[in-house]
Amino acid sequence: MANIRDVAALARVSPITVSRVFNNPERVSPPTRARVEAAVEELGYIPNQIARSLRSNRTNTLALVLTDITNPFWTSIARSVEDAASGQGFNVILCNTDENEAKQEEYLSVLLRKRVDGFLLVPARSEASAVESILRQNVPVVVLDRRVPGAEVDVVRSDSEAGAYGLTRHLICLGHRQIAMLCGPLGVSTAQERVDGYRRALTEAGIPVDEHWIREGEYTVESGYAVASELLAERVLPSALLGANNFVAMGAIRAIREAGLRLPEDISVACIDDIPDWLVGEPFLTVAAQSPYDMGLRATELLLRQIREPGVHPTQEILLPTELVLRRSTAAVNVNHREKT
Amino acid sequence: MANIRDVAALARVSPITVSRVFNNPERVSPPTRARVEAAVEELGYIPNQIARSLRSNRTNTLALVLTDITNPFWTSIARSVEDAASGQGFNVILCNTDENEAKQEEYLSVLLRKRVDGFLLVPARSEASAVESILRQNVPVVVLDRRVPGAEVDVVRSDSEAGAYGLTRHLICLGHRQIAMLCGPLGVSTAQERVDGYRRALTEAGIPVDEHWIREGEYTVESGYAVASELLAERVLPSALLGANNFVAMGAIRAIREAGLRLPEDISVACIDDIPDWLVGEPFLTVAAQSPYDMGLRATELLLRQIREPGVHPTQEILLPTELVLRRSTAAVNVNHREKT
DNA sequence: CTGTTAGCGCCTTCAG
DNA sequence: CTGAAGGCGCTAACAG
Repeated sequence: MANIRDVAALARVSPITVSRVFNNPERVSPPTRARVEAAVEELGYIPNQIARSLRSNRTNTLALVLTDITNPFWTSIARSVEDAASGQGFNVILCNTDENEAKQEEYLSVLLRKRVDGFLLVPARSEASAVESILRQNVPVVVLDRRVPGAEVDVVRSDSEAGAYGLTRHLICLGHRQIAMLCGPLGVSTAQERVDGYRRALTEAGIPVDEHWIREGEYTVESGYAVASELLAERVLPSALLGANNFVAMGAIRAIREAGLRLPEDISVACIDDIPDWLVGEPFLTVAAQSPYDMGLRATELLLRQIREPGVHPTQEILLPTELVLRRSTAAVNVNHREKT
Repeated sequence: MANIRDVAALARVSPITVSRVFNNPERVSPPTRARVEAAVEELGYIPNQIARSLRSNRTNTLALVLTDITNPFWTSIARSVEDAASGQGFNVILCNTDENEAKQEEYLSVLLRKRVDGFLLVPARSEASAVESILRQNVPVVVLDRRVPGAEVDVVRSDSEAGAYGLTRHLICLGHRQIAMLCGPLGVSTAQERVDGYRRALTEAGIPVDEHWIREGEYTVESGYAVASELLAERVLPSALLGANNFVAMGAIRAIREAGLRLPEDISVACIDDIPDWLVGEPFLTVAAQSPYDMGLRATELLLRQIREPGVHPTQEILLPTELVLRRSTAAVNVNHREKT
C-alpha cells in the first residue's frame, strides 16, 4: 500500500506537500497540486488515518456501548447515534454488553486503548465505577437511559418513574387491585424507578403495596416468560401485569397464552417501551412510550460538544417525558377470574 | 495521558520492558514486572492502540456497512457480526447507507483511511465498483445478502429466488391469479431474484405474467405504502400482494387498512423476511423467512479467516435456504372482491 | 509556495 | 533477562 513518500517521490515534491494537497489544497499551487493528484491516482494512495490519529490524538470514532441492539429501543438509539455522528464526521463502534458487567469492563478497556474520542454508555449497573474508569482518562462520556449516582456525568434518560406511575394508575382506574410488577434488575436505576412509580400509584390510590406482587428479573423475553409463568402457577392470580420493558411484557404474554388465559379478558398487560408500529401492523400493547431516537440524538449532540469544546462543562441531565399509549392489552378487571377455581 | 516512557521512567526500566509486560509478561522477571505494574497502576497508563496499529498494520476493527439497522433483518445480522467479532478480539464499526450509493462511497472512503481490517458489505447496488474499490487496496471483504456480478468476492446470501417462488406458488394454490409483486429496487440483486421467482411460479402454473402487476419501489415502509396505495386506487384490484421484504409488506398492510379492505378476506399479503415473533406476540404474516443471525455469523467467520490467513483464497458463495412460514395473512381467494364495484 | 527537521507512542531487530 | 537504535506514516513548527 502506497504511502505519502511514494506519492511525493512520484510527483517530485516533498511529503509535506502531498499532505497539504489533502488538508489545505489552497496552499499548494495548481500545477503542483495537479502533479500530486496524478500521482495519488496512479498509486491508488489513501491517506493513513492511523498515522494522522497518532499525531492529532483524534480518531473521529465514538463508542456506543449498550445492552442489546436486538431490542428495538436500542436499535432506534443506535440509528440516531450513527446518524448524528456520521453527519459530523464520526464513526460509531457498536458493543453489546447484555447487561453483563464483565463484558462491559472488557469493552471499555479495549475502547480506551483504541482512543475513541468519546463514549455513549448504557451502564450495565447503576454504579459509578464504569463511568469513572472513563472519566479518569479524561475521555468524554454521556450516559444513556440510566442514572449513575455519585458520578459527575451528562445523562440523557426518560422519566421512568412517571411512566410506571401512569401505567399503574391506568390499571387501577380499570379496577385492578392485584397488579403484579415484573421488574428489571434492581441494580439498574430504571428498574428501581419503575418500581417506585408503581408503588406511588398504588399508595396514592390507597391500595396497600404487597411485596408478593413485585418480582425481580432481567430485561429479557426469557426472564419475562419465566417470571410470569411462575406467577401464573400460583393459587392467587394477578389481574394485571406491569412489564418493566417491552421484552419482559412479550415474554409474559407468551406465558399467559400458554397458561390458556385470555388477554385482556382474564389478565391485562402493560409495559414501559413501545414497539414501533410498522413492525407490528396492529399495535395492541398498552405502553408508556419513550423516545429512543431523540434520546440518542440528544446524547450524541452533548458528546460531540464535549469533544469539540474540551474543558470543564457543567454536567447536565436531560430528562425526556414518556407518553402513555392506551391499546387493547388492558381492559377492565374481570372479577370472575381473580382466583383459580 | 501517560505514555510508555513515563511508566518506564517511574519503574526505572526501558520502554521496551514495559511493552513486554503487556505483550510477553513471561519474558520479564517477576520483580521487574511488579515494579512496572505498580507504575502502570500509579499513572493509570493505558497502552495506545493507535501507535501499535501504526506499527502492526492491524486495527482489530471490522466495518459493517448495511442499509438500515432499523430493519430487524439487519439488526440480527449486526448482533451476530458483533458477537462473532468481539469473540475474536475485533470491534465493529456500524454504518447505515440507506441504499444510497453516495453515502456508501463516503463511508468506504473513510473506512479505508481508518485501515479497518476487513469489510462486511451490503452493497447499495449490485455493481462491482464499490467492492472493487476495497479489493484494489487488498483489504478483505465479504459481501452480505446480495450478489455482485463481475466481482471476485466471498458472498453469503439467501436464496431469494426460491423464497419468492415458494410464496407465489402458495398464493396460486390458494386460487390467486392476480398477484401483485411489490418489488425492491431492481438495481439490487435480491429484488431481481425475487421477481424471477415470482415469474417462474406463475409461468409454471400456466398463468401469464402481467407486467402491470409488477411494481418497483424501495425496500421501505413508505415505499410499500405508496406503491400499494397506488395499486389499490386502480380499477382492477389484485387479490394478493407479494412484498419484496418485511418493510414493504408492512407499508402495504397499512395501505390496505386505510383503503377499508380486510386482510386476508379481501386481499392476501405475503413477503420475504420474517419479523421476530417475540416482537409481535401473534405473528400473522405469511413469509419466506431468512436466517439473518446465521448469515452474519457465517460471513464474519469467512472474513476473519481471510484476515487471519492472508493470501489467495478461492472465493466462495454461501447460499442459505429460506423457510416458508404460513400464517394468517394469506387465505383462499375471495371471488366477490376481485373487482371494484 | 515549498521543504527540512523532528516527534506522536509503540515494538522489531539486534546487542549485551 | 534487559536495553539501544530505528522506523511505522503523518504533520506541526520553522525555515527559505
